[in-house]
Amino acid sequence: MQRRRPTIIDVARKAGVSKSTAGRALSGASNVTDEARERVLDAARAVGYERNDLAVGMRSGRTGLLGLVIPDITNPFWAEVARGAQDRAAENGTSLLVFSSDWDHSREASHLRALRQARVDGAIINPVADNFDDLDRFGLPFVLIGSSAERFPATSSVGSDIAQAVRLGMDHLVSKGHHAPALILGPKSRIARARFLRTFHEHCVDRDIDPAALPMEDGEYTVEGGRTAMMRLLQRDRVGHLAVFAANDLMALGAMVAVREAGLRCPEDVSILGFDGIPAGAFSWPGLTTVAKPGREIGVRAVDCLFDEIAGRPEHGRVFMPCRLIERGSLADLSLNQPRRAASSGRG
Amino acid sequence: MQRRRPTIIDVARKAGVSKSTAGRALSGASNVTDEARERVLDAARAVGYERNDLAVGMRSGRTGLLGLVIPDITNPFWAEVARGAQDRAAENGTSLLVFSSDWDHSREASHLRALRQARVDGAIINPVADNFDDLDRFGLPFVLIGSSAERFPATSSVGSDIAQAVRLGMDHLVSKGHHAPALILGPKSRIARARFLRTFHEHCVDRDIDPAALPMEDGEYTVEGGRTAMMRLLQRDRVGHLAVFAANDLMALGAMVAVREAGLRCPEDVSILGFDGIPAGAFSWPGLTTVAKPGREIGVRAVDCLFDEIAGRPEHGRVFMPCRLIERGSLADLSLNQPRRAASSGRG
DNA sequence: TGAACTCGTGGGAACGTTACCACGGCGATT
DNA sequence: AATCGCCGTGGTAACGTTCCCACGAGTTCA
Repeated sequence: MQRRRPTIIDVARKAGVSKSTAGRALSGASNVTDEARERVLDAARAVGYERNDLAVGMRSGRTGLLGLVIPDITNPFWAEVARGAQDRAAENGTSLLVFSSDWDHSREASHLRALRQARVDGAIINPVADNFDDLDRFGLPFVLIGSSAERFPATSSVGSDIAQAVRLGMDHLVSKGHHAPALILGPKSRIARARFLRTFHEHCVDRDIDPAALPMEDGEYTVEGGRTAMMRLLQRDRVGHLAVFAANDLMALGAMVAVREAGLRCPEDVSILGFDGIPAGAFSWPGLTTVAKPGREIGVRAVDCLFDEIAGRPEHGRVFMPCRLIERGSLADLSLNQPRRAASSGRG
Repeated sequence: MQRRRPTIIDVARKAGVSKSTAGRALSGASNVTDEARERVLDAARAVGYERNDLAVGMRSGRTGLLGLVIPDITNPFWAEVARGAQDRAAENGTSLLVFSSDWDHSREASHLRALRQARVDGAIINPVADNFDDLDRFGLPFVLIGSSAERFPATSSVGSDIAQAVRLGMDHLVSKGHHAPALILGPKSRIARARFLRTFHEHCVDRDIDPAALPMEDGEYTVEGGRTAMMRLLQRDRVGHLAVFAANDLMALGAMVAVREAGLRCPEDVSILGFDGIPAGAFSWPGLTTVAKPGREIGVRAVDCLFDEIAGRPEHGRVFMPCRLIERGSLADLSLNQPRRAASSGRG
């Protein structure tokens, strides 16, 4: 029942031209008579012709396929990125092969292999770790996304402006009277962690805060990771109000759960600042104050950069997208209750 | 600099066999000597051979590509589905082309065309509307996901068991003393809406409730849609406690926002029951009580069904996955405060 | 007026793989 | 001992497109 799909040869025959001419007409090349082009287009419509991307890719080397390798499509931030990339790719007639690496090295490697075998035109990658061997051997054009840019200065990358983001967060914390925030960070193996931490330290120094004295806990970049990290934080000795800067919103929300479970209240007893700007932060109670990355826009720009990279155009280099602070209710305003300098006397 | 990628011919030459034998060895066919196979595999490793999926697809008709068309990868429920599908596909050495239709007809059509041109082996589709012309003409194996199964009895489909889900929700509402819940539904054009509504009516009849008397509002399947629907609901006359069954969690969370904005409290003044089971529901305050669909599992099963469909195996038919109730804090327990029958005297 | 050049067209090769067929060698059957 | 069938192998065609080259007609320039 399933009839053979019409090929360019069927179109050419129907239009009464050679397949070369048909091909030129269909691909929009210039050197074709208007009359011939019209005949070919009509014929194509009549027989229901649809180009075979495989054959095109085979012959021309361009598949119209892009790869996207992110940690987890289930993480709302990465879903935003994927959506942006998807839409921009679609505008240019290309499709996206989406993979989740789960921050797993071997999984990432196998995804990259799959992309190579599919002969994608290029890929957008958030690399798992600082070991770039796999990327070096990738052999296709690619653009990095996320905080890994600096480790790979030779390729272009798109990420959020971490320095600016941390400054936003710190300014906000300080303006609310939190001069010695604790940190909840991702696992030690992640590049993003080092990036965040270093920037944080720089900002501490600028403000005469000793970063070594600040409490700090690790966890997976998940709700559960944030919850357990916060539990450990709460078990430490502390004086007065505790403020926490979490490296990602899911962890921040997990921290909020831990606070509630400990019988404490946010923001009365504990203040929490997140990082990502995922929608869920708007529904927590209190609403999560956070530094929002422009996820969707990062995806869009990454695709643009990738097209440049593929075309061999002078590379965009590293693009850092500005973040913005979304103020909701998870930070207490200590500056109202206390004399201006008092807050810095307590440990946290 | 970029050396030509090694082909099967390079491997054959290096192994000292014909490309036919090399091909058989690499594709794991049986009729090859162990010795020859080993030589070929060694040679392949030595030259760094990686199969060209395009050429395979071209010749064999199998591309190892599957399509996934969902409304929005940014919706956490659909992200779960995508993740499940992705993982299952990867287990079988196939990759996923992911598209978001935004419930837009023309966008869906163009995605389907892209899938055809990419010569995917098959697709998993959550169709936009009840007009199946595009699907009829799709021309490739596909599996439906979501509530659209019944309109397309001839193809296999995977969805949640709406009947069971609505029963779970209704039982829970009634057990808490809410005998006349209001509804927040999706747009009239969506199939899912009709499906939900009809099942709901059946359950009302079973419980001697007149569904026509229940308040009902529409909105997009988004936070904002739920928020405005709830605002309209709150503007209506009502007596006593208001209970709302929302057709999706995002709408339920939006409704919760509207309640707060109206100066009311959930669950003290308004009870809200959601539907989907997205993670964000765990962080709202109060936590969202909801009927959770097995999103990930739906994705997994859809891929399994699709493989069956592609292989022409006796089709699975329609698979309905059971849902489960997640009780958090968004429903008031009226059964404690009031005489058993009193609740049904009020309108809502 | 003849050479050079442009333009639209057509024919064939090429991309890398698998499907198909034919062949030779070997063991089993008649 | 001749035949049949099986197994491993190699050669060739085919998938559908684009690229490259050659050709003829028309145009321009010396």
